[in-house]
Amino acid sequence: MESAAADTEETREAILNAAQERFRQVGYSKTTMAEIAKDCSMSAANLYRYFENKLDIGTSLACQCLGRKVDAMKTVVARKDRPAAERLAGFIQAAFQHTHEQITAQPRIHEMVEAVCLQQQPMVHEHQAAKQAVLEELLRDGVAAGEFSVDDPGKTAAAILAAMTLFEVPIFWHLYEHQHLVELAEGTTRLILRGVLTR
Amino acid sequence: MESAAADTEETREAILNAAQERFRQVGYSKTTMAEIAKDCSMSAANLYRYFENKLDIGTSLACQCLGRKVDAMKTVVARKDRPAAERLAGFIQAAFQHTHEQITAQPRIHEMVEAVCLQQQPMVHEHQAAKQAVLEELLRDGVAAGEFSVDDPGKTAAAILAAMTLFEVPIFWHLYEHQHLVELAEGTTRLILRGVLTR
DNA sequence: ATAGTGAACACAAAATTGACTATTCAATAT
DNA sequence: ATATTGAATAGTCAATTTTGTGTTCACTAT
Repeated sequence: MESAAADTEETREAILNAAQERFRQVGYSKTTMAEIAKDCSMSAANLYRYFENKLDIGTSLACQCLGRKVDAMKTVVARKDRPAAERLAGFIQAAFQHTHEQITAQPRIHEMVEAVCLQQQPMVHEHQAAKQAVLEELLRDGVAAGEFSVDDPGKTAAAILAAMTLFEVPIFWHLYEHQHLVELAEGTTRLILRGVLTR
Repeated sequence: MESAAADTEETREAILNAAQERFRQVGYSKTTMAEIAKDCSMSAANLYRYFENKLDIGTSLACQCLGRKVDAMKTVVARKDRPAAERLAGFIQAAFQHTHEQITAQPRIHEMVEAVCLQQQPMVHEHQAAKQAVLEELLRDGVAAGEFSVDDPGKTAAAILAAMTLFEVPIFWHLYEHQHLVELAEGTTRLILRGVLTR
């Protein structure tokens, strides 16, 4: 019957919520399946009726997290009343800011996403492809509007994402001061814009 | 007297050569000071008359290594008979290729450089600054020749180096296929060139 | 049939131990 | 004086055991 399926979905949600709360507070690796189960008033064994394993729970949460990042970027790109150049700058800015907020406001969650990414390369590639698709659409918009001149939007989108690496990989956030990163991001944005704008 | 100082320098060289050979064959961490000393027919204790510690030996070698990389880039930039655009493309290509050869031909040495870099941030920043200076000079050349139009060569050089991160940090060399990286590098080079060329 | 459990198992993390190695220093040789 | 050493020290690394945790499964309840 329907309600059973709905219950299943509710239970999954409950598990994800409990897990997220634990992960936020003490981190992914130090949270046990028994703890998550207890928060849901069930046994650890029963979790495996809803998720394949612990990594599967982490992956679900990490996907949500990365999804929100792409959504933030999509929102910027979707403002079709704005010039494409402004939206491209916003796209880069959104990526930069999301990473920054993630690292400062939710370090444990960020750590979890990192851990999951290491073990779920396909998910990383999917996320990268999702960003690339959003960016590609923006580039085509810009070309259609005569703002941009770009031969191959796909390759160009990939190149732009590659150039943004420094601002998305956390190693460098601890290596450089934040102000320095902000300036680097501005400079990179200018460079990229000049690279795609019609001359 | 003079010869003493010369001997000191020679001894230092001998130690560095012995260390480099060991590091190349078995890696930095698995090479002992005793082994290096034995290769130089001296005791381990005596090494400390020529180097502060093991890391100091590694740092000297890593500096040489990074220096050669900058030299390769300088060589490309120095061909003043060539157009600046060509030299800029060559600059990026040289960085990419040097990293690739380092990883494939001298993995142990590369591993050593990595290890030293983690513990010698100042050295990393110096190396980064050296590359930036070379690039900055090239940009000024290009501006003087009317090929490039760049407001702030310093910031632009920093931005270009930031955009090249993906090709200089080894994490990604194992994450993506080599062919994919080559294509990304080409795309990024095009983007950067379009970003600095006079329009 | 579906949701759930406790106990067993296998694997991985943590703690312990022991061996090894970097580094120092007083003593020696040149 | 300067270069060198052997022996002592302190700290790191690797192998070991122990503990804890993820996962499975036969079984129970609804």
